[in-house]
Amino acid sequence: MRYRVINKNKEFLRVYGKGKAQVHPQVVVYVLKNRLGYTRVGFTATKKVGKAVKRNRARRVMRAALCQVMPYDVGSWDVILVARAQTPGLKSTQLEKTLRKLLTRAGLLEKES
RNA sequence: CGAGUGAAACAUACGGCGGCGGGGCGGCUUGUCCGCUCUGAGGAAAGUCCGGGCUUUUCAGAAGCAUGGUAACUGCUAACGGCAGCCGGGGGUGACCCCAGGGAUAGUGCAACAGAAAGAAACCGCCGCAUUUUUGCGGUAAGGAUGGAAAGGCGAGGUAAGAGCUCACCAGCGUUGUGGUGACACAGCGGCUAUGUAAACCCUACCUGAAGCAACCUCCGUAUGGGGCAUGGGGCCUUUGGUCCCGGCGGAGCUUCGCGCGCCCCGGAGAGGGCUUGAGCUUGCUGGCAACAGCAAGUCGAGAUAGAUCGUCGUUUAAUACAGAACCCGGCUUACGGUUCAGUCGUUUU
RNA sequence: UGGGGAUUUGUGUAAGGGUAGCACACCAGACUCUGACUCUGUUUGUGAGGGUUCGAAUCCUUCAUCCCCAA
Repeated sequence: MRYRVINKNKEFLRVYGKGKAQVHPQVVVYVLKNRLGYTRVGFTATKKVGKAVKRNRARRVMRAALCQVMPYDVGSWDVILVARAQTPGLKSTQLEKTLRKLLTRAGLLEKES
């Protein structure tokens, strides 16, 4: 089992335009409901983050952190994580805390102790 | 010990747990699945500065012109602006390193300011003659001043004063001889020599069609998409023709039913190929100063498509720099970590 | 990923290898009781390194940054 992936530019633009954003210096999370019945995930790192090595690392860190925080299917949602300049320098354990906070605020995760 | 030079190999180790891309095998609940197993980034993958393969194109393959590029010589290479050796020049105490290094008597241009003068020169000065005694004519590149550069350098002879005018040595040019495949070096002789710039135009020799895998090829044919052509049916009239209407084809003329859409162009949601066995890599031998070539044996080492190598714990003195394949090779350039080896210089000790 | 272009003062732009200009802005002064307008003056620059040249914004080369084009 793994994440279903958003891979079309149209889909990204739809989520950016209509979805809700949760902003943090370490990462930005866009969330939007879909009608597919399952969860889709996208990871983005622009050229502002750095060159190829830094962008790849940013995507890896975001993917590893999301695996620890969110189960593979939480309902009909599209989720996009956008890396910021700090992201490639982080450990995934640091990013887990902020992701848990942001996803709870967005309503995808229930509050837990 | 310190400073510096050249070369080589390696470049996030090892183990546990979890996770990712690709191939193969197996399972059944046939799919966005599960299990096992093999494999999975670089020395620069980077910059895109050159050269090739490959593909398309209006065949450019032979010759010429234009444009752009290269530039000592000999070799190596598929080719190159690359590499090796060698020549010449330059830098460093040295190990060693650097050089777009053809032609300025083929021609044109430029050399600001300064300076008399920037090309075949007379401002001052020096000398001779004349003279109204402070000017005119002539000779002269030794001296002055300017400049990045001042008409081969320096010494002696010579002279009215001077001058390659003459001579020795040195530099440059031409020519002859010797050595070398050659660039060139050495020696002799000759006349006595017109600055720099060609990374200014240019001349000479050689090379060069253009674009790039988002190239290109194939499938599918969606909103029964848009346009054109062909052809058919019906009505009317001035009937070998004109005009209007209808339209995928067929049953049978509308409705309706069945089949599944005449040809060409545009549009293009999407899928696949191109895609990795190649001037390949490793080891040994032979030839060559070397670059490199040849032979033999062994070997297969990514192929993604929102784009795969990570997270965490432990061990060792410590796990770290620059940095991520995207069609593929050969170079160059730039970025960068510690390690090893071989030379050099300085200081100290023996 | 591939291809192309640009970089001159705070901003916009000129400049045949020979002192880097122009306009606006900023600052100072004058005019005014004060401000604006106007006038006068000053300051502020060739993206970085290396090379060719007597001398580079300009010529050559290696980098850096920014922009554009091609699904």
